[in-house]
Amino acid sequence: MPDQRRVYYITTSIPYVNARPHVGHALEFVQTDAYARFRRQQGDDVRFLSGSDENSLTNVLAAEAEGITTRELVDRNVAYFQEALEALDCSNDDFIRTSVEDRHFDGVSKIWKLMDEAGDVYTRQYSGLYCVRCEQFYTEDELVDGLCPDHRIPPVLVEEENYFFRLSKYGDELHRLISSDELRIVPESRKNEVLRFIEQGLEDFSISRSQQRARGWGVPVPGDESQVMYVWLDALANYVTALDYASDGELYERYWTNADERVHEIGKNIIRFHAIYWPGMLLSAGLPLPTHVVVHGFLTIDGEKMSKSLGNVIDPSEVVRDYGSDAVRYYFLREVSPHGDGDFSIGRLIERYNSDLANDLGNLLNRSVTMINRYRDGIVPEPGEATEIESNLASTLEQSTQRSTDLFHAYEPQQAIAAVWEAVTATNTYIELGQPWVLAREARNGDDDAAKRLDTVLATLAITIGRIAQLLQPVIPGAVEEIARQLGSESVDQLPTPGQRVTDPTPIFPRIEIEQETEAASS
RNA sequence: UGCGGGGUGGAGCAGUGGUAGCUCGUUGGGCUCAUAACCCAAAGGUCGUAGGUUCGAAUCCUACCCCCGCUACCA
Repeated sequence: MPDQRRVYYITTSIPYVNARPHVGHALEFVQTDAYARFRRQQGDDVRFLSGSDENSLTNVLAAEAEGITTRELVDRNVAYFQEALEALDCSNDDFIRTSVEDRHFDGVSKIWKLMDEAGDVYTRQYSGLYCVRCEQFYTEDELVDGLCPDHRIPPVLVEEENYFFRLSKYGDELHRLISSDELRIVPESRKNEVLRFIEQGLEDFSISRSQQRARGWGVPVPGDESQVMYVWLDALANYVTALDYASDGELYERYWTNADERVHEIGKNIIRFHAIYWPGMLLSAGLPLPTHVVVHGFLTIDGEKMSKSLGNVIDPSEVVRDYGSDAVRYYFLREVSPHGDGDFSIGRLIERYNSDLANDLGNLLNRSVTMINRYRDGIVPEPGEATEIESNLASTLEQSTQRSTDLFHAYEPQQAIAAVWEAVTATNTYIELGQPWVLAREARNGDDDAAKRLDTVLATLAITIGRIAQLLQPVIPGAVEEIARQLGSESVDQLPTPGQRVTDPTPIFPRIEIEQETEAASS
């Protein structure tokens, strides 16, 4: 790793806020936050952005369905997303709202103009089969007997002059950038998927709608009041408009133009937009591309697809209220595969919490603090000479640190945490081998060597747990501060030192007793 | 239709050519500092099906079956 401070910019995708957030959003928030926290801890200059996609026609329709204005709907729902970020202890530096901020409107217009100046924007007649009830276009084969699959009415042929973006021009360049990893797509399988897609040939796509069809909701096309921009065009641009791109501000300079890494964390459904459309737009506008697109999968709930009709949509804020943000964060990062699909289940969350956080880590802290209190009046002793068991523990910890650091850099939090857990287990084993309770007994009977050994064991425990807490800071930022506090440290950044006083032991992750397990749920 | 992902002990997963691993659960033992927690050990899988390549395949090839996502111009 280089000595100089690396500049690291990372974003979540911006969800459209037609409804409340669900656990899928929470997964992305937590993953992104963990990467941001990890980089900060590594000493990087980090900026972490989240936001909301408010100009989507989906929002307009959702508002109509509720009988309120789009503005009312969006304002209300955005608050839920911001609450979720907060509840999950996310450390985003900024949150951009695409329907209300001048910096966004101005920035998007600026990009549009650059694309236009590059000769990549042109008008063309767009026609499609449009269901007036759904307010949506359908392709021939999506129709059922030539009728709208939802409303069973014949679609009308709508023709409209729209602006198009000459994406086709950039296929070769995009292919080169992605295959060479200049634009790195994580994981590899997603990269292959994108390359395969590009190889089929890219088509230009429409980047505007008539004002009428958009109900006047959206970002106006510069110089043509009759059109608003296609929502994806404006949504994608949030990643730079939030950095004051419109005014070529300092943030833009620092975190986009000159950043070492520009990372978008996204769900698998929007790869095409982030790996092709967005880079294509940037190429056209002559702006730097993202360096990484990191793709996560989708969550099911208890093995079933999330859906409103099934009524299994879970509000992440509620789960946090019931189990705490650290438990939820731990579940997402440890249980869910970071790039594949995963499942969310309260039962699994409780199992993970009990076995890993309560039994392994929480109990390790608790037994250690108890012994320091009982045998050394709560003062972390001065360690004596290390024996084989100390050096074995130290080397395990060293390996865990190295591996978890490498794995976090590689966007593999699940494996990174597993690596840390090797140290947790090794520390529990160390207690068995060191047998401090035996040493305490012998020391009480006047054995000075045993007393010295006991000092070493207890001091080693305090320091090792302090270091484990540091490794877990990106994952469970709240709990590690409590661990540090019980060890008598100011914060997790300060490792325990001899002479400091630990607190009374308090279970940091009380076990959750399963009261009513609904076995009947699986059929 | 095309593309991609997946099918591994009871559950959830890792593993891309050389004696099949991890976590949970189960069983037995140890310990008593601790949140009925911790430590050690054992049982448990012919790695979707059928062929093939190879000295040797979960891992490569072929066909097939099942599950999932995408198939872009309005999320």
